[in-house]
Amino acid sequence: MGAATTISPPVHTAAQARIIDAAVALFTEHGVGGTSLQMIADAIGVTKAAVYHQYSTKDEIILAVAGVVLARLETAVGAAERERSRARAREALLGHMVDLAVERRRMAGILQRDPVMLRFLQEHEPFRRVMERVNRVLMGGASDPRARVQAATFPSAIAGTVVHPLVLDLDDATLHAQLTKQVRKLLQPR
Amino acid sequence: MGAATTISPPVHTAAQARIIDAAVALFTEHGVGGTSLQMIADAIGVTKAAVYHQYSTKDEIILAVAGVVLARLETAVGAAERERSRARAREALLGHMVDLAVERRRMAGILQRDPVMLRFLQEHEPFRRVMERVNRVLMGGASDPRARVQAATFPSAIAGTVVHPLVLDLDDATLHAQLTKQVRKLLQPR
DNA sequence: GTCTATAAATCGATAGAC
DNA sequence: GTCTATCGATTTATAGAC
Repeated sequence: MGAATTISPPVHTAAQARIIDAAVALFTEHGVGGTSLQMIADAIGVTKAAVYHQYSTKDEIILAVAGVVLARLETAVGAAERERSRARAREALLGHMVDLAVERRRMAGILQRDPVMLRFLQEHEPFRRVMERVNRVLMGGASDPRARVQAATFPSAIAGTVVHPLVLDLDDATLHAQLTKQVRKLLQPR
Repeated sequence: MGAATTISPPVHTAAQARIIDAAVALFTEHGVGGTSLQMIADAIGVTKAAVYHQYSTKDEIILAVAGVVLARLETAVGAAERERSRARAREALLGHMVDLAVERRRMAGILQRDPVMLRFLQEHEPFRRVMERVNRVLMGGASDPRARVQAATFPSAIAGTVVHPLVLDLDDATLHAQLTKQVRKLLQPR
């Protein structure tokens, strides 16, 4: 009943999973716009035609990469919306976002920072709807400049930090603990 | 005496300024890796060859775009380093970074988030040195995980926020005031 | 699922006229 | 400073064999 996943379900064959893994690594290094299907094929060790057999356009690959994280984000925002108060909802969502970003650092960096990916997601309705729900929860019921800037700061800080050179050699547990502390500071009334 | 600018000075002809402006807009929309010289030429209304007459490679255009902001960032970090204490130095630098990011939102977004630009700057020694100085000031004399994550959070939050869809229609003064408040929260000991 | 081969367009970059 | 014209390499994408 209800709450069906509107984001492409992360169900992949072995060949598709290899393509997605290679794409994430290349997107991180060269950006989505600077990554060709030839580069992906070379990274896996197959030809372009083999890649096209799995995903018939480059957009489908971008979609598949985004779907991995965004399906989980949709679940997280759904759970947050069911919390008893707006304050609890925001805290719960931020906790899930930190979990997700630390666990999949490179993907989080791509989804929140790559210009091509951002543009792609903005034009894709299911993704846009999820982001609107995320923003609504993060704004905590308000929509004034203060709430907007605050809501914008959370994902920016989270996604930017997990891929920052200064935290590259930190293990997940340490990064998670310290990042959580920083995000909590942003939650304070002043 | 000393403190000569090591970053390309922002001295441009009118033709060069047009190219840089068009490049910034296109880099924001399609990413550095997804922007071709043809696109830049079309945006200005000239041919590719005319663009090549100003900048003989695409890398020089990227460098010119980066130089505009980074020359000012170098000045800012130099001034911060002359403050009386590490705490004051950090506050001063963050103030300048917020100024710069709000004033040139799109450029800040590109410099801190575009994968190709980040990679390009990392391989460019003068820029890398400036970023090392910035990181040193932001870490405030420490180098433990707590200081690293904190230092990584500042630029991530600033650059990500100024280009976030939620703050697009906020005027500079409002954004500056609210962003300053958020950044101050991150500075708190807990 | 993977291959070879190819098409049509675009890429960064250069030469030379005006 | 801008143009036309062009180079060779690379791009997305398809056809068809195995």
